[in-house]
Amino acid sequence: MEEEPKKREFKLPPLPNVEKYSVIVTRYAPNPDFVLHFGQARAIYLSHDYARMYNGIFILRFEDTDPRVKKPKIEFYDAIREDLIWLGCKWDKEYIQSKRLEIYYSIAKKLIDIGGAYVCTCNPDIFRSFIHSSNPCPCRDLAVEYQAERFDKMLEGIYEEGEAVLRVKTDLSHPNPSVRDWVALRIIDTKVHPHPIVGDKYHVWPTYNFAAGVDDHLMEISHIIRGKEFLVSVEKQMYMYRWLGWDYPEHIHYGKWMMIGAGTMSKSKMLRDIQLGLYKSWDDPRLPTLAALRRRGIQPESIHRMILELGVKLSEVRFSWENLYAYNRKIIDPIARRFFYVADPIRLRIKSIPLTEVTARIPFHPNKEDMGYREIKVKVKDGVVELYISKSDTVILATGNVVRLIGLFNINPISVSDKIVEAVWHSRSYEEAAKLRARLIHWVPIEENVAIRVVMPDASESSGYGEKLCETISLGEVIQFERFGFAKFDSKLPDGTMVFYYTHD
RNA sequence: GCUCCGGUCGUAUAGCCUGGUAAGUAUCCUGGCCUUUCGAGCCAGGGGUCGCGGGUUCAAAUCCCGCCCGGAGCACCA
Repeated sequence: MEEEPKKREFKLPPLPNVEKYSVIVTRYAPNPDFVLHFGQARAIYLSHDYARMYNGIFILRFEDTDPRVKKPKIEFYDAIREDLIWLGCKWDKEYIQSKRLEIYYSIAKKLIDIGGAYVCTCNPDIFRSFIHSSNPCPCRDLAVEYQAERFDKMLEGIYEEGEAVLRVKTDLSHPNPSVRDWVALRIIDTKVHPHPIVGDKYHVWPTYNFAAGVDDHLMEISHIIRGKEFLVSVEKQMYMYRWLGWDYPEHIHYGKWMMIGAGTMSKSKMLRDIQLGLYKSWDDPRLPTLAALRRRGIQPESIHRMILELGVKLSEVRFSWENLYAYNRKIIDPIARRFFYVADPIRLRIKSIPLTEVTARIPFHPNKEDMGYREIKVKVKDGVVELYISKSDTVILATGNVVRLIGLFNINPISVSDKIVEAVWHSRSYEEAAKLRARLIHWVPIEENVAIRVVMPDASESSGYGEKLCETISLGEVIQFERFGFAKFDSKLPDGTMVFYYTHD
């Protein structure tokens, strides 16, 4: 048997300059101010996969150095770890920046001593006017000893928030003003804004560029893979690296994911909307967080494939749910068991049935016989059977054409009202239905069933009854409710109602 | 103030660096198939003068120049 090499294998392109490093080390460095979202999976998978591809090391580093504006929360450290594990990306080492402040201080002192940094006490507006005209602010040229002294004063708490920062000396004529003498450390009043891990122990905090720059060197990161919003960071950090005589790691930047239509990939916006009560929590099905995707039954492998196929490019990509669904469907369709779920149920009464009992035998999967069959018994009383069907299917009955109840028998609709649909027996066999090109609808016995609720992607809820065998669905299992869609068993309410999260069609 | 990216079937994208086989994929639409999902699956078909103008070349979506439109990002956030 020959396999046509038709299906493309999505292998990662080789990393640049691997021969320069004895070990390939990558890192994923999130701020634990929120849970991970889909867009971040890109850096995670790429960093992780490359580390594995080269038998290297994958580091998880929490960048929690802003207790004020992007304040970390203790619950998100674990939530992020959980997300990473779910994605299948195990890390070899873990660091937390808030526990490394002394390290940053010592590097800062070194930088001051060699004349690469200075304490600036200018008010930001004054500083900006200097820097915009490429002129040094008065602080820049103070003696090194005096700088060191001023830095000690920063650490001692002599300065208040906003009164002093440590700046890295760069080229004052750099075309990008934001690069000129950027801020390495600043003061944050942790009495007012305590840090979730170290509380108010420190009030001098490194900025992203300083902390990440220092750590990438100290942790011997060989390849940095991150979003292109950090492109300018390379230029900034390069000045610090030059002062210290360090070599900057290889760096790869990719474009970010944009949401199509409504919704956002922005952590701060999501957080804000949750606080506003627009969303229940960070795993609200409307959000593109990994927690939400997980809850909905999206498989991590779907996300993985999508990312690998998109590769690494500087261009932005628009995130489409449809696209993700397509990948996910490919993975879950072959393994998801099928069940009947009648949403928004309405009674269907069929008369003149020439049988005393009917049993429907329906496969758990239409194309996989080895997954077995399920049997649903239906009682006939005096030639009458009552079932539940979905209200949305009454439009099919309303045409008056013969309809087949899947696996059961064929009926002739008589009347349709808001409360009940009346019909009479037509015939038994599927062949008969096929001959008549009858529409097929699903159903659930009226005596034996399970109450079910399904949380939809827009957070609305569908409710109705499922066939009795839904009770065999295990927690977390992704199944397909026929003619409804894929769903994941989420939880059980005290009254026995099974709650599902809708995955997709 | 500065920087980066994009404009390819209705939609989202690959291809562009290393010009040349029918511009690939997913979704979408249409039709068919399936001892039974016209809401899944499978198969077939439909659909693009590759933003505009010029240039280089035997040959350009691919290289060069100009133009138009759109998107993203940096500043004591990460």
